[in-house]
Amino acid sequence: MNCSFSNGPAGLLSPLHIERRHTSGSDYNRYIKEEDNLETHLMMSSSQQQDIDRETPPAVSNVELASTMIASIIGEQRNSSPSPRAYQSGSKFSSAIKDESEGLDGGHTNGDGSDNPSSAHVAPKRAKRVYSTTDASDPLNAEIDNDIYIDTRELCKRIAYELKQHSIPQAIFAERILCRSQGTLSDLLRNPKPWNKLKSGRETFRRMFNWVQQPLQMRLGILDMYKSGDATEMNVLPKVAGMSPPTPAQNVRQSRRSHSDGGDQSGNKRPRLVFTDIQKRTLQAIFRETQRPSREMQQTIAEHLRLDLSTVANFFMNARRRSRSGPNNDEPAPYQQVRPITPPPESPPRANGSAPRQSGGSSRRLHPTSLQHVEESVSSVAESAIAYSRELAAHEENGEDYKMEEEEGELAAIPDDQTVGGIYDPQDEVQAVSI
DNA sequence: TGCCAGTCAATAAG
DNA sequence: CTTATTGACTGGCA
Repeated sequence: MNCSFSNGPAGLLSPLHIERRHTSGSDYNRYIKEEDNLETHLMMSSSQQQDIDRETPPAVSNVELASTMIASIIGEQRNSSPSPRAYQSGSKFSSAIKDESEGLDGGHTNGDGSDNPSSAHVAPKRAKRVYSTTDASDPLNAEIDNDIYIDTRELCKRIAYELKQHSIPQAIFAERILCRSQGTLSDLLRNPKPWNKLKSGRETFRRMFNWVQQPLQMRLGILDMYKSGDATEMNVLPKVAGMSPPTPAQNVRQSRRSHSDGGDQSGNKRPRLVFTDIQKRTLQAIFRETQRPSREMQQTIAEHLRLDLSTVANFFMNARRRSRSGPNNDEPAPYQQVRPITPPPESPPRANGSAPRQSGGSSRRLHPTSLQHVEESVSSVAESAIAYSRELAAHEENGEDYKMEEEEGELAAIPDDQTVGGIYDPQDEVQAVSI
């Protein structure tokens, strides 16, 4: 009853474990690479674009790229003639696959009706995890309402400390205790989100908190307990300890089996799109100027960079979210009760010997201006970048005109003079494209 | 519908 | 092998 996993023979293994079983073959890590070769044959246009600027001369600065990009965008919009190169026919192929992978998502159709050029890598249908319902009786999920405040940074430091002290791999802790992926844990540990800004994400921190509240023996025991899903071991540990099988995330990707292909789930890994250097730098540069480009601009950007509109949209969405997570200083609301993070029994390795743990429920007060400062400096940098960008763009516009290379399968616009300094050699481009 | 929070999970990096 | 990064997916909400 406490075992919320309904994976039959899988027993207590969390879905993560289960999946790992068939995805982690001996050559698991080489899968993608081999597949790339395959793609080379299947998707010429895509592989082309991937190789195009792999060796982009590092001399091209972000700002230059941005200004170039922006200038071109502006220019085109002005002329109201995007004159986009005809989209590769390959997009048919990719969109077909895409549709297949999203088909069952009831009522959620990719907004961009247009068939944009496909992403460099198209994700084939991917096997999704099957999670059961959450375990409401899990003590780890209990308590902690709005009146409680948890210093997530402190909590994460503590967790990180514990993991190190006991040589507990993130993956193990993440999967057995939190039922989250290693990557997620890593991210949370490094960039703990402020408690008061958390929504459903609090559950994960809550579990971390409750775990760390357990006595050492219990903590380690719990970890071990989920190791093999051995019910016997389970019984050894008193339920009262407050641990139960990890609660699956409420919004994990749902399995969509029952669709086409015969269960060779193991073969459906998701090839991840990796932006080329130019794509990335251009996007970042543009982001610095406009965190929220209009739909039109996004479309234009997508065209210029040979990316899907959705990819560009995702980039900005992720960029916004991740750039926002920087100065996350929050403090308990006056009505909130601060839950102290118990300090580790032993003395931390090199932990701030002066930092008095708030083990008494004391909460530190942060200067509300700290955030302001950060923002100021950020905007300051952005300002200069933008200014420079504009200046450069303006200058270029007057001096010489831009020559957009998209027609050749190029990604970003490259000012003619780039070839002068010997920095940019069109030959490289030709080479790359011809592959 | 579009944006966002929470994540997954591929794969880079160490 | 372990941790960090990050493009994309899913569900919730306005």
